[in-house]
Amino acid sequence: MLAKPTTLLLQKHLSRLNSSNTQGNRTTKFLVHCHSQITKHGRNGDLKEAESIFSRMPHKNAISWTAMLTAYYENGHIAKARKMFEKMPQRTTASYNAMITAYTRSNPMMIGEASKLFAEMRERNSISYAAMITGLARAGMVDNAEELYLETPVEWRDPVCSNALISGYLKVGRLEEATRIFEGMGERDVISWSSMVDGYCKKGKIGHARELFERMPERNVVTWTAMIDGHMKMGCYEVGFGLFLRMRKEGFVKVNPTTLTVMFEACSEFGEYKEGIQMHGLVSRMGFEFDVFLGNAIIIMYCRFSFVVEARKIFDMMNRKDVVSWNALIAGYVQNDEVEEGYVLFEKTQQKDVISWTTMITGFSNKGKMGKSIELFRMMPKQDDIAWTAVISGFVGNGEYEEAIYWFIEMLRKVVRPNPLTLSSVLSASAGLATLNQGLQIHTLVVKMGMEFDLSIQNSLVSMYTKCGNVADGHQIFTSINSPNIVSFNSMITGFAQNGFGEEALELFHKMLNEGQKPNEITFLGVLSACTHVGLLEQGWNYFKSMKSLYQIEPGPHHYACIVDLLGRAGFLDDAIDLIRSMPCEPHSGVWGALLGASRIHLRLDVAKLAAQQIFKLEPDNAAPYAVLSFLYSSAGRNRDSEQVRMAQGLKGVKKSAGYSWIIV
DNA sequence: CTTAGTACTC
Repeated sequence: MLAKPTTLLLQKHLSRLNSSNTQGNRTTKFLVHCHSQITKHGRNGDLKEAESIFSRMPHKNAISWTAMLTAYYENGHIAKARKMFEKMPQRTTASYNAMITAYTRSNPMMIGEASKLFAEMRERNSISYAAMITGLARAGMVDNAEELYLETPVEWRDPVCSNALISGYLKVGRLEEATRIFEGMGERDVISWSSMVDGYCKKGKIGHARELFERMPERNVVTWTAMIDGHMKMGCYEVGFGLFLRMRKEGFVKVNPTTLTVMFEACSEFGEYKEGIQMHGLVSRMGFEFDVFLGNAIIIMYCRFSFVVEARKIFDMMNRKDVVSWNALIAGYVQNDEVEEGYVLFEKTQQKDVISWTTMITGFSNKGKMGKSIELFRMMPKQDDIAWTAVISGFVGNGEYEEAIYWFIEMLRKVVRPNPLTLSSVLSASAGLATLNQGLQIHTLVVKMGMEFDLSIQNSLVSMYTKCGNVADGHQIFTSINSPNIVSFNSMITGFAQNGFGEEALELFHKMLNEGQKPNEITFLGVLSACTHVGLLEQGWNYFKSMKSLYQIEPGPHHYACIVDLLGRAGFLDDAIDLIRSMPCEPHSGVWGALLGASRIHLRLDVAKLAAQQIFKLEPDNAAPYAVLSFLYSSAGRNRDSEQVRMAQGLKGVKKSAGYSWIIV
């Protein structure tokens, strides 16, 4: 705006007055200088300097004290801020306002203290009301916030407060109330609109969000980012990525670190490594400094695609790291089979939380080092349900079911409340032990705790009952599941197959396919063993072939073991040997064990020798080859050879009971 | 010169 000539005259006049200065005016200038210096140093985080100026001031007024108070709370020193407020010689409306803000910003729970101050104020201005209303809204006391808003003298009502109310209502999930405020607003700014767009996204109402988004007069980077994130979180990856491109092309909006954080998160979730790399290139070109959120998102992305070295580079480049950064990289090492490397970081960092500890506990458990897991568990400052569960499922994962149950009982004795994952783990332990009695007790506990409709628990119950031989109860649980997932189907199919209900297993498999559920490698393990039980050679062979051709699943050694078992039992031993020879993966002892079993049924000494030879190599302590060989020799009337095999076994000290690891489940 | 101000992220 152009200054009017009269205004210019007035300014000249005033500056002449100022230059013919007095002592008092110099003092004022010095005070003003000190106040802005205190504020400046406070904002830079240099409290020492701010304090030094404050203490050296010969004359202080209310503004000096308020400036220092603000410097303290902005740097997280609420107690010192309070001391300032209590010690200051006189309090002004501004100092009250500052202290109210200090309370509400340092901790929403201190809203009570803020209210007390607000109540004792003799005079309030618009800032007092705005501070109090936003404080209440942030603390989740939105109704009180709105009440105060309505009490605010009309000439003070600040449109910013409406936005604070909207965000307050959205924070506690009251979308209707937020909409009511939004609709009632005379003038809405981009923040009002963006808040509503985000609110709809968070409620999963993407359509509504989109409607508002297209309708709003002006969008900025925050609006676009909220929309993109909303779509990503709902799994609409394509649309989200499209919005990102659209934002840059037609939105004329520059991305910010938050946008990129959202994009990296989406890459980890749905994308491919390629896209993550592209995003990383974008970040480098834009020359962003890694803020903590962005850096963490990139670390997580690289770890997700097993590029831990790249993740480490980002980590080392970050100026500021938080506990999420450390945990992300530790988890990256642990999940990519470098537990020791993760442990080095774990020992190095001062920033540890329950997640860091449980990540390490799980990491060592996965390596079979339960001793180390327990050691860490005992060392952690406070063992919560998640930590207990990590230990328990660690034992389950290592097949130490009794230990798992023992630790579960310990957990109950320490009065730590189990979560659904805990119960699911101990049910797996009961399934592993095939101890129905124990499983029943845990089932009772599940019901008592009201967790019987948790899907992972229901799945574990199906496994537990069927592994204990109680197919009927397992099936009953299965039919009670509202929307069974792949694990539910696998548990039931395997349960049927293991108990000799091959036809039921296959029937369920087809039902699963009809429902559009994609099978995985575990499904086929159940299906193939079902075929073995019923002796469906051709069908089993077709399923086996369909794994790769229809479902892009590469059969593993366990699948080969099943199909060798199937072929072998039907008498096609030579075909089975050909198949083993053609395997793309290394046949493990289970595959040879299946062949060995078949050679016993069909009295094929030659095949048994071949299989035994391989098993000797892979599992020298396995007694099964000795038993089968000696049986076949004696069946062929070669009692001397039979005796020799048994003697060889005795010399090597192999125990007879050692050998059922090759029995295919 | 001091005090209020809202939306997106790990």
